[in-house]
Amino acid sequence: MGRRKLEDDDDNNNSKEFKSKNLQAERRRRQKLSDRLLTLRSLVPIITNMNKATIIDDAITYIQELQKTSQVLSEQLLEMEGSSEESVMPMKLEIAVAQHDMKKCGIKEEVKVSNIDGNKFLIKIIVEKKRGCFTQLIEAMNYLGFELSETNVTTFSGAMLFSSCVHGKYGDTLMVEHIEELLSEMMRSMKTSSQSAIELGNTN
Amino acid sequence: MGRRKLEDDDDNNNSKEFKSKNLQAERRRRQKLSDRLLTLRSLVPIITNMNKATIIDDAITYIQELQKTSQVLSEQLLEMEGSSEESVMPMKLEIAVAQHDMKKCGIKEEVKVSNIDGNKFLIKIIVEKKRGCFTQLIEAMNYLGFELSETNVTTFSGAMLFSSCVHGKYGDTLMVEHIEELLSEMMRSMKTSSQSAIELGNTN
DNA sequence: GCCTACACGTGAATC
DNA sequence: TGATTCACGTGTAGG
Repeated sequence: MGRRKLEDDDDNNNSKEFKSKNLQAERRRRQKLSDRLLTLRSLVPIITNMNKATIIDDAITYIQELQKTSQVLSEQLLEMEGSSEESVMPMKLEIAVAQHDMKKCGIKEEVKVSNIDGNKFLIKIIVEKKRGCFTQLIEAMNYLGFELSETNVTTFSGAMLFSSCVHGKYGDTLMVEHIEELLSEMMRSMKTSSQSAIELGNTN
Repeated sequence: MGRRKLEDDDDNNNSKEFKSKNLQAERRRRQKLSDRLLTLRSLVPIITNMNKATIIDDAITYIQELQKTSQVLSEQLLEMEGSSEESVMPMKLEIAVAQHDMKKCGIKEEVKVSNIDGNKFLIKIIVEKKRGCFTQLIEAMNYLGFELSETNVTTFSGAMLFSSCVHGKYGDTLMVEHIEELLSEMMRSMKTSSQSAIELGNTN
Protein backbone atom coordinates (compact mmCIF):
# COMPACT_ATOMS: atom_id res chain seq x y z
CA MET A 1 0.00 0.00 0.00
CA GLY A 2 2.61 2.55 1.03
CA ARG A 3 5.18 1.41 -1.52
CA ARG A 4 7.05 4.20 -3.30
CA LYS A 5 9.33 3.84 -6.31
CA LEU A 6 12.23 6.31 -6.57
CA GLU A 7 12.73 7.87 -10.00
CA ASP A 8 15.60 6.38 -11.96
CA ASP A 9 18.05 9.14 -12.88
CA ASP A 10 20.37 6.90 -14.90
CA ASP A 11 18.45 7.89 -18.02
CA ASN A 12 18.50 11.21 -19.74
CA ASN A 13 16.98 13.42 -17.11
CA ASN A 14 16.57 16.57 -19.18
CA SER A 15 13.15 15.53 -20.39
CA LYS A 16 11.98 14.50 -16.95
CA GLU A 17 12.88 17.64 -15.09
CA PHE A 18 9.82 19.63 -16.03
CA LYS A 19 7.64 16.65 -15.35
CA SER A 20 9.07 15.95 -11.95
CA LYS A 21 7.00 18.73 -10.42
CA ASN A 22 3.77 17.15 -11.54
CA LEU A 23 5.06 13.78 -10.49
CA GLN A 24 5.83 14.86 -6.94
CA ALA A 25 2.55 16.70 -6.71
CA GLU A 26 0.71 13.63 -7.85
CA ARG A 27 2.58 11.55 -5.27
CA ARG A 28 1.59 13.96 -2.55
CA ARG A 29 -2.00 13.88 -3.70
CA ARG A 30 -2.11 10.10 -3.69
CA GLN A 31 -0.51 9.91 -0.28
CA LYS A 32 -2.93 12.44 1.14
CA LEU A 33 -5.90 10.55 -0.24
CA SER A 34 -4.59 7.29 1.13
CA ASP A 35 -4.13 8.88 4.53
CA ARG A 36 -7.66 10.23 4.54
CA LEU A 37 -8.94 6.85 3.56
CA LEU A 38 -6.96 5.29 6.38
CA THR A 39 -8.32 7.67 9.02
CA LEU A 40 -11.81 7.11 7.67
CA ARG A 41 -11.16 3.42 8.09
CA SER A 42 -10.08 3.94 11.69
CA LEU A 43 -13.41 5.57 12.50
CA VAL A 44 -15.57 2.74 11.22
CA PRO A 45 -15.93 -0.09 13.75
CA ILE A 46 -16.95 -3.01 11.54
CA ILE A 47 -14.27 -4.31 9.19
CA THR A 48 -15.17 -6.40 6.17
CA ASN A 49 -12.21 -5.90 3.90
CA MET A 50 -9.16 -3.70 3.59
CA ASN A 51 -10.10 -2.77 0.02
CA LYS A 52 -10.26 0.86 -0.94
CA ALA A 53 -13.80 0.44 -2.20
CA THR A 54 -15.05 -1.56 0.76
CA ILE A 55 -13.57 0.98 3.14
CA ILE A 56 -15.85 3.58 1.61
CA ASP A 57 -18.68 1.06 1.51
CA ASP A 58 -18.38 0.31 5.22
CA ALA A 59 -18.18 4.00 5.93
CA ILE A 60 -21.41 4.50 3.99
CA THR A 61 -23.32 1.84 5.90
CA TYR A 62 -21.87 3.07 9.17
CA ILE A 63 -22.98 6.62 8.48
CA GLN A 64 -26.45 5.37 7.64
CA GLU A 65 -26.57 3.41 10.90
CA LEU A 66 -25.41 6.41 12.89
CA GLN A 67 -27.98 8.65 11.26
CA LYS A 68 -30.77 6.21 12.03
CA THR A 69 -29.72 5.62 15.63
CA SER A 70 -29.31 9.30 16.35
CA GLN A 71 -32.72 9.95 14.84
CA VAL A 72 -34.32 7.22 16.96
CA LEU A 73 -32.55 8.46 20.06
CA SER A 74 -33.66 12.03 19.58
CA GLU A 75 -37.23 10.85 19.00
CA GLN A 76 -37.18 8.84 22.21
CA LEU A 77 -35.69 11.79 24.03
CA LEU A 78 -38.42 14.12 22.80
CA GLU A 79 -41.04 11.56 23.75
CA MET A 80 -39.64 11.21 27.26
CA GLU A 81 -39.34 14.96 27.68
CA GLY A 82 -42.94 15.30 26.63
CA SER A 83 -44.19 12.62 29.00
CA SER A 84 -42.09 13.93 31.87
CA GLU A 85 -43.48 17.39 31.32
CA GLU A 86 -46.94 15.90 31.28
CA SER A 87 -46.42 14.30 34.67
CA VAL A 88 -44.40 17.04 36.34
CA MET A 89 -46.02 20.18 35.02
CA PRO A 90 -49.58 19.59 36.34
CA MET A 91 -48.13 19.29 39.84
CA LYS A 92 -46.30 22.61 39.58
CA LEU A 93 -49.24 24.17 37.81
CA GLU A 94 -51.56 22.92 40.51
CA ILE A 95 -49.47 24.52 43.23
CA ALA A 96 -49.16 27.78 41.30
CA VAL A 97 -52.92 27.90 40.75
CA ALA A 98 -53.54 27.20 44.42
CA GLN A 99 -51.21 30.02 45.47
CA HIS A 100 -52.83 32.40 43.03
CA ASP A 101 -56.34 31.54 44.16
CA MET A 102 -55.44 31.98 47.82
CA LYS A 103 -53.81 35.33 47.19
CA LYS A 104 -56.77 36.46 45.10
CA CYS A 105 -59.24 35.64 47.88
CA GLY A 106 -57.11 37.17 50.62
CA ILE A 107 -56.59 33.88 52.40
CA LYS A 108 -53.34 33.47 54.24
CA GLU A 109 -51.80 30.40 55.78
CA GLU A 110 -52.34 29.89 59.45
CA VAL A 111 -51.58 27.42 62.24
CA LYS A 112 -53.53 27.94 65.43
CA VAL A 113 -53.50 25.68 68.49
CA SER A 114 -55.69 26.25 71.55
CA ASN A 115 -55.66 24.28 74.77
CA ILE A 116 -59.05 22.94 75.76
CA ASP A 117 -58.11 21.16 78.96
CA GLY A 118 -55.24 18.90 80.05
CA ASN A 119 -53.54 17.53 76.91
CA LYS A 120 -56.60 18.10 74.74
CA PHE A 121 -56.18 20.68 71.98
CA LEU A 122 -58.08 22.33 69.20
CA ILE A 123 -55.96 22.57 66.06
CA LYS A 124 -56.78 24.78 63.09
CA ILE A 125 -54.62 24.83 60.00
CA ILE A 126 -54.99 26.70 56.72
CA VAL A 127 -52.57 25.73 53.96
CA GLU A 128 -52.37 25.60 50.21
CA LYS A 129 -54.32 22.68 48.90
CA LYS A 130 -51.82 20.23 47.50
CA ARG A 131 -51.99 16.58 46.54
CA GLY A 132 -51.14 14.46 49.54
CA CYS A 133 -51.01 17.26 52.07
CA PHE A 134 -53.84 15.84 54.11
CA THR A 135 -52.44 12.34 54.21
CA GLN A 136 -49.11 13.77 55.31
CA LEU A 137 -50.90 15.76 57.96
CA ILE A 138 -52.63 12.66 59.33
CA GLU A 139 -49.40 10.67 59.28
CA ALA A 140 -47.60 13.44 61.10
CA MET A 141 -50.34 13.64 63.71
CA ASN A 142 -50.01 9.93 64.35
CA TYR A 143 -46.26 10.16 64.75
CA LEU A 144 -46.59 13.19 66.98
CA GLY A 145 -48.67 11.02 69.27
CA PHE A 146 -52.01 12.77 68.70
CA GLU A 147 -55.34 11.04 68.60
CA LEU A 148 -57.80 12.86 66.37
CA SER A 149 -61.48 13.32 67.00
CA GLU A 150 -64.04 15.73 65.58
CA THR A 151 -61.88 16.31 62.52
CA ASN A 152 -63.18 18.63 59.85
CA VAL A 153 -61.60 19.34 56.50
CA THR A 154 -62.73 21.62 53.74
CA THR A 155 -61.05 22.88 50.60
CA PHE A 156 -61.92 26.14 48.88
CA SER A 157 -60.19 28.74 46.74
CA GLY A 158 -56.98 26.76 46.54
CA ALA A 159 -56.74 26.47 50.30
CA MET A 160 -57.37 23.64 52.72
CA LEU A 161 -58.92 24.28 56.10
CA PHE A 162 -58.22 21.60 58.64
CA SER A 163 -59.62 21.66 62.13
CA SER A 164 -59.48 18.88 64.66
CA CYS A 165 -59.86 18.18 68.30
CA VAL A 166 -56.86 16.11 69.39
CA HIS A 167 -55.35 14.76 72.54
CA GLY A 168 -51.91 13.30 73.19
CA LYS A 169 -51.84 9.54 73.53
CA TYR A 170 -48.85 9.35 75.84
CA GLY A 171 -49.94 11.68 78.61
CA ASP A 172 -47.02 14.06 78.29
CA THR A 173 -48.40 17.59 78.37
CA LEU A 174 -47.11 19.71 75.53
CA MET A 175 -46.98 23.48 75.32
CA VAL A 176 -49.36 25.13 72.86
CA GLU A 177 -46.48 27.14 71.38
CA HIS A 178 -44.45 24.00 70.95
CA ILE A 179 -47.18 22.25 68.99
CA GLU A 180 -47.72 25.33 66.83
CA GLU A 181 -44.01 25.45 66.13
CA LEU A 182 -43.91 21.77 65.14
CA LEU A 183 -46.92 22.07 62.88
CA SER A 184 -45.65 25.25 61.23
CA GLU A 185 -42.31 23.64 60.53
CA MET A 186 -44.09 20.64 59.09
CA MET A 187 -46.19 22.85 56.80
CA ARG A 188 -43.02 24.52 55.54
CA SER A 189 -41.35 21.22 54.83
CA MET A 190 -44.45 20.07 52.96
CA LYS A 191 -44.29 23.18 50.78
CA THR A 192 -40.64 22.87 49.83
CA SER A 193 -40.70 19.17 49.02
CA SER A 194 -43.23 16.44 48.54
CA GLN A 195 -41.26 14.40 51.05
CA SER A 196 -43.38 12.64 53.60
CA ALA A 197 -43.51 14.45 56.92
CA ILE A 198 -42.90 11.23 58.80
CA GLU A 199 -39.24 11.88 59.42
CA LEU A 200 -39.99 15.28 60.91
CA GLY A 201 -42.59 13.84 63.21
CA ASN A 202 -40.25 11.03 64.17
CA THR A 203 -37.69 13.40 65.65
CA ASN A 204 -40.00 13.94 68.57
CA MET B 1 -15.19 13.67 -13.38
CA GLY B 2 -17.04 11.07 -15.43
CA ARG B 3 -14.88 11.58 -18.50
CA ARG B 4 -13.86 8.39 -20.29
CA LYS B 5 -11.37 8.13 -23.13
CA LEU B 6 -11.94 5.36 -25.68
CA GLU B 7 -8.88 3.32 -26.54
CA ASP B 8 -7.33 4.32 -29.83
CA ASP B 9 -7.22 1.28 -32.11
CA ASP B 10 -5.33 3.01 -34.89
CA ASP B 11 -2.10 1.58 -33.46
CA ASN B 12 -0.97 -2.02 -33.62
CA ASN B 13 -3.67 -3.74 -31.55
CA ASN B 14 -2.05 -7.15 -31.35
CA SER B 15 -0.06 -6.20 -28.26
CA LYS B 16 -3.10 -4.71 -26.58
CA GLU B 17 -5.44 -7.62 -26.78
CA PHE B 18 -4.15 -9.49 -23.77
CA LYS B 19 -3.98 -6.27 -21.86
CA SER B 20 -7.54 -5.26 -22.57
CA LYS B 21 -8.82 -7.55 -19.81
CA ASN B 22 -6.82 -5.76 -17.22
CA LEU B 23 -7.77 -2.44 -18.73
CA GLN B 24 -11.50 -3.09 -18.53
CA ALA B 25 -11.17 -4.47 -15.04
CA GLU B 26 -9.31 -1.38 -13.99
CA ARG B 27 -11.97 0.78 -15.58
CA ARG B 28 -14.65 -1.07 -13.66
CA ARG B 29 -12.70 -0.72 -10.46
CA ARG B 30 -12.25 3.00 -10.93
CA GLN B 31 -15.88 3.50 -11.77
CA LYS B 32 -17.00 1.53 -8.76
CA LEU B 33 -14.75 3.53 -6.49
CA SER B 34 -16.01 6.77 -7.97
CA ASP B 35 -19.59 5.66 -7.44
CA ARG B 36 -18.94 4.76 -3.81
CA LEU B 37 -17.30 8.09 -3.30
CA LEU B 38 -20.29 9.79 -4.84
CA THR B 39 -22.81 8.03 -2.63
CA LEU B 40 -20.63 8.78 0.37
CA ARG B 41 -20.75 12.39 -0.72
CA SER B 42 -24.54 12.30 -0.92
CA LEU B 43 -24.77 11.22 2.71
CA VAL B 44 -22.69 14.04 4.11
CA PRO B 45 -24.71 17.21 4.55
CA ILE B 46 -22.01 19.91 4.62
CA ILE B 47 -20.19 20.50 1.37
CA THR B 48 -16.81 22.20 1.28
CA ASN B 49 -15.34 20.99 -1.98
CA MET B 50 -15.99 18.43 -4.66
CA ASN B 51 -12.43 17.11 -4.36
CA LYS B 52 -11.90 13.43 -3.85
CA ALA B 53 -9.86 14.08 -0.74
CA THR B 54 -12.19 16.64 0.77
CA ILE B 55 -15.13 14.33 0.24
CA ILE B 56 -13.47 11.82 2.50
CA ASP B 57 -12.42 14.62 4.83
CA ASP B 58 -15.99 15.86 5.20
CA ALA B 59 -17.17 12.32 5.74
CA ILE B 60 -14.62 11.93 8.51
CA THR B 61 -15.70 15.06 10.36
CA TYR B 62 -19.34 14.14 9.83
CA ILE B 63 -18.85 10.69 11.30
CA GLN B 64 -17.10 12.21 14.28
CA GLU B 65 -20.00 14.60 14.79
CA LEU B 66 -22.55 11.81 14.53
CA GLN B 67 -20.66 9.67 17.01
CA LYS B 68 -20.48 12.50 19.50
CA THR B 69 -24.14 13.47 19.16
CA SER B 70 -25.36 9.89 19.46
CA GLN B 71 -23.19 9.43 22.53
CA VAL B 72 -24.56 12.59 24.13
CA LEU B 73 -28.12 11.60 23.25
CA SER B 74 -27.80 8.14 24.75
CA GLU B 75 -26.29 9.63 27.91
CA GLN B 76 -29.18 12.05 28.24
CA LEU B 77 -31.62 9.23 27.63
CA LEU B 78 -30.07 7.08 30.35
CA GLU B 79 -30.11 10.04 32.69
CA MET B 80 -33.78 10.73 32.03
CA GLU B 81 -34.72 7.08 32.40
CA GLY B 82 -32.93 7.01 35.74
CA SER B 83 -34.59 10.15 37.03
CA SER B 84 -38.01 9.06 35.79
CA GLU B 85 -37.62 5.76 37.60
CA GLU B 86 -36.61 7.68 40.71
CA SER B 87 -39.78 9.74 40.63
CA VAL B 88 -42.21 7.05 39.50
CA MET B 89 -41.04 4.05 41.46
CA PRO B 90 -41.69 5.37 45.01
CA MET B 91 -45.30 6.05 44.02
CA LYS B 92 -45.78 2.48 42.78
CA LEU B 93 -43.89 1.14 45.76
CA GLU B 94 -46.09 3.15 48.08
CA ILE B 95 -49.25 1.72 46.55
CA ALA B 96 -47.87 -1.82 46.64
CA VAL B 97 -46.94 -1.46 50.31
CA ALA B 98 -50.38 -0.11 51.12
CA GLN B 99 -52.07 -3.02 49.34
CA HIS B 100 -49.83 -5.51 51.14
CA ASP B 101 -50.51 -3.97 54.54
CA MET B 102 -54.25 -3.97 53.97
CA LYS B 103 -54.26 -7.59 52.85
CA LYS B 104 -52.10 -8.58 55.82
CA CYS B 105 -54.53 -6.99 58.29
CA GLY B 106 -57.62 -8.38 56.58
CA ILE B 107 -58.99 -4.96 55.67
CA LYS B 108 -61.02 -4.72 52.52
CA GLU B 109 -62.22 -1.69 50.63
CA GLU B 110 -65.71 -0.53 51.28
CA VAL B 111 -68.15 2.21 50.30
CA LYS B 112 -71.25 2.51 52.45
CA VAL B 113 -73.90 5.20 52.25
CA SER B 114 -76.86 5.45 54.67
CA ASN B 115 -79.72 7.86 54.49
CA ILE B 116 -80.24 9.80 57.71
CA ASP B 117 -83.17 11.93 56.69
CA GLY B 118 -84.15 13.90 53.60
CA ASN B 119 -81.02 14.50 51.54
CA LYS B 120 -78.71 14.02 54.51
CA PHE B 121 -76.42 11.02 54.34
CA LEU B 122 -73.75 9.23 56.32
CA ILE B 123 -70.87 8.16 54.10
CA LYS B 124 -68.22 5.65 55.07
CA ILE B 125 -65.33 4.83 52.79
CA ILE B 126 -62.34 2.53 53.25
CA VAL B 127 -59.66 2.70 50.56
CA GLU B 128 -55.97 2.20 50.13
CA LYS B 129 -54.08 5.13 51.53
CA LYS B 130 -52.55 6.96 48.61
CA ARG B 131 -51.06 10.38 48.16
CA GLY B 132 -53.77 12.80 47.19
CA CYS B 133 -56.69 10.44 47.64
CA PHE B 134 -58.26 12.56 50.35
CA THR B 135 -57.94 15.79 48.45
CA GLN B 136 -59.49 14.11 45.45
CA LEU B 137 -62.28 12.84 47.66
CA ILE B 138 -63.03 16.32 48.97
CA GLU B 139 -62.95 17.80 45.47
CA ALA B 140 -65.31 15.13 44.23
CA MET B 141 -67.67 15.76 47.12
CA ASN B 142 -67.76 19.43 46.24
CA TYR B 143 -68.47 18.74 42.61
CA LEU B 144 -71.13 16.19 43.53
CA GLY B 145 -72.87 19.01 45.38
CA PHE B 146 -72.30 17.64 48.87
CA GLU B 147 -71.67 19.78 51.90
CA LEU B 148 -69.55 18.00 54.49
CA SER B 149 -69.99 18.15 58.21
CA GLU B 150 -68.75 15.93 61.03
CA THR B 151 -65.99 14.56 58.82
CA ASN B 152 -63.59 12.05 60.30
CA VAL B 153 -60.53 10.60 58.67
CA THR B 154 -58.02 8.09 59.98
CA THR B 155 -55.24 6.15 58.32
CA PHE B 156 -53.93 2.83 59.55
CA SER B 157 -52.35 -0.31 58.11
CA GLY B 158 -52.13 1.14 54.62
CA ALA B 159 -55.82 1.99 54.58
CA MET B 160 -57.74 5.22 54.92
CA LEU B 161 -61.06 5.33 56.74
CA PHE B 162 -63.22 8.27 55.80
CA SER B 163 -66.59 8.96 57.35
CA SER B 164 -68.66 12.05 56.94
CA CYS B 165 -72.10 13.36 57.41
CA VAL B 166 -73.09 15.15 54.21
CA HIS B 167 -76.11 16.79 52.69
CA GLY B 168 -76.80 17.85 49.14
CA LYS B 169 -76.56 21.56 48.51
CA TYR B 170 -79.01 21.70 45.66
CA GLY B 171 -81.98 20.05 47.21
CA ASP B 172 -82.25 17.25 44.66
CA THR B 173 -82.73 14.02 46.55
CA LEU B 174 -80.38 11.29 45.45
CA MET B 175 -80.76 7.55 45.86
CA VAL B 176 -78.44 5.87 48.32
CA GLU B 177 -77.49 3.26 45.72
CA HIS B 178 -76.74 5.98 43.19
CA ILE B 179 -74.36 7.73 45.54
CA GLU B 180 -72.66 4.47 46.42
CA GLU B 181 -72.25 3.70 42.73
CA LEU B 182 -70.76 7.10 42.02
CA LEU B 183 -68.33 6.91 44.92
CA SER B 184 -67.27 3.35 44.06
CA GLU B 185 -66.61 4.31 40.49
CA MET B 186 -64.60 7.26 41.70
CA MET B 187 -62.50 5.06 43.97
CA ARG B 188 -61.77 2.76 41.04
CA SER B 189 -60.71 5.64 38.83
CA MET B 190 -58.45 6.88 41.61
CA LYS B 191 -56.80 3.48 41.80
CA THR B 192 -56.12 3.08 38.11
CA SER B 193 -54.79 6.57 37.54
CA SER B 194 -53.71 9.55 39.56
CA GLN B 195 -56.11 11.60 37.51
CA SER B 196 -58.22 14.04 39.46
CA ALA B 197 -61.73 12.82 40.07
CA ILE B 198 -63.18 16.17 39.13
CA GLU B 199 -64.23 15.13 35.62
CA LEU B 200 -66.13 12.18 36.97
CA GLY B 201 -67.97 14.31 39.45
CA ASN B 202 -68.72 16.87 36.77
CA THR B 203 -70.69 14.43 34.69
CA ASN B 204 -73.46 14.58 37.22
C1' DG C 1 -2.13 -19.53 -15.01
C1' DC C 2 -6.14 -16.11 -13.87
C1' DC C 3 -8.05 -12.52 -11.12
C1' DT C 4 -8.15 -8.76 -7.92
C1' DA C 5 -6.39 -4.71 -6.15
C1' DC C 6 -3.00 -1.38 -5.97
C1' DA C 7 0.62 2.41 -7.02
C1' DC C 8 2.70 4.60 -10.43
C1' DG C 9 3.68 8.09 -14.13
C1' DT C 10 1.52 10.93 -17.46
C1' DG C 11 -1.50 14.06 -20.42
C1' DA C 12 -5.18 16.94 -20.01
C1' DA C 13 -8.50 20.06 -17.95
C1' DT C 14 -9.81 23.60 -14.73
C1' DC C 15 -8.99 27.46 -11.75
C1' DT D 1 1.20 30.40 -16.52
C1' DG D 2 1.82 27.61 -12.54
C1' DA D 3 -0.70 24.81 -9.33
C1' DT D 4 -4.08 21.33 -8.51
C1' DT D 5 -7.00 17.64 -9.62
C1' DC D 6 -8.50 14.01 -12.40
C1' DA D 7 -8.82 9.74 -15.49
C1' DC D 8 -6.23 6.79 -17.86
C1' DG D 9 -3.24 2.77 -19.07
C1' DT D 10 0.16 -0.16 -17.25
C1' DG D 11 3.35 -3.08 -14.35
C1' DT D 12 3.04 -6.01 -10.71
C1' DA D 13 2.43 -8.33 -6.06
C1' DG D 14 -0.47 -11.67 -3.63
C1' DG D 15 -4.43 -14.86 -3.29
